[in-house]
Amino acid sequence: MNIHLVIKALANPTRVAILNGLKNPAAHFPPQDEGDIAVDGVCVSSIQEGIGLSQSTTSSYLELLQRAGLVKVTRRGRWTYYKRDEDGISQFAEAVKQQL
Amino acid sequence: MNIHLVIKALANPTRVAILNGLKNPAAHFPPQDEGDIAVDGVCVSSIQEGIGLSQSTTSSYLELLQRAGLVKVTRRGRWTYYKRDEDGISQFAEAVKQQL
DNA sequence: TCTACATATCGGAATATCTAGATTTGTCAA
DNA sequence: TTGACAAATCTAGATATTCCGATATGTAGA
Repeated sequence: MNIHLVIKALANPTRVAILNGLKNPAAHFPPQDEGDIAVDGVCVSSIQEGIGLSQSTTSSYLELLQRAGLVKVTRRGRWTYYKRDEDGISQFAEAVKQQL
Repeated sequence: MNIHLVIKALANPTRVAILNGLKNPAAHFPPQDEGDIAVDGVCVSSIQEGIGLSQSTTSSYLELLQRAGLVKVTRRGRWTYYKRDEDGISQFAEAVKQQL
């Protein structure tokens, strides 16, 4: 849990919007061809479309959120699915409460 | 409580170090000529010396922390004293826990 | 193998942040 | 009212972030 890495990831409103959208994926992102949005997570292109960013930016933002421990990734075939990492998020919230 | 403003303020390790140093000012900053360090807070020049920044940077970082609601300011004569705003800090910790 | 498609990586322009030195402002005391 | 000092503001160069388009990589099916 690198708290500084997490804070930098959260310092961008678009990345926070992605994290927020993933609370209720079906409501925020268009349906995807394969993979259950609730079980597997949301694929990059669906997040891209929902959030309105370029494909490259979407991909790197998601990697950044993942390195910060805020989302979890599952790769299957051509698709990469992202979902919130609730454990990581709680750990961060706790670290803020304890250390700040 | 502008959560984005707070996160941006915390996105800089030096500002976090200031906030952290203010938990125990007497241990982290040199004594000041006037004003009780525990009651009034710590003056800008003492923080500057303790943290090792230029005067101008110290002053603007403190203003930024104050606008974010993380520190409180008291001006008396030539001196400006800063201390942690524990209410603001708790509010932020709670907002992270609830909203993130 | 060839093609199509999802994602990742690269390169770069625009913008923001960091931080210092120089200058200005405000306050006190002589 | 002048001098000294604390803090704030201004200016600017170095570095980091934002975000895109172009290209590369990996996988599945024909």
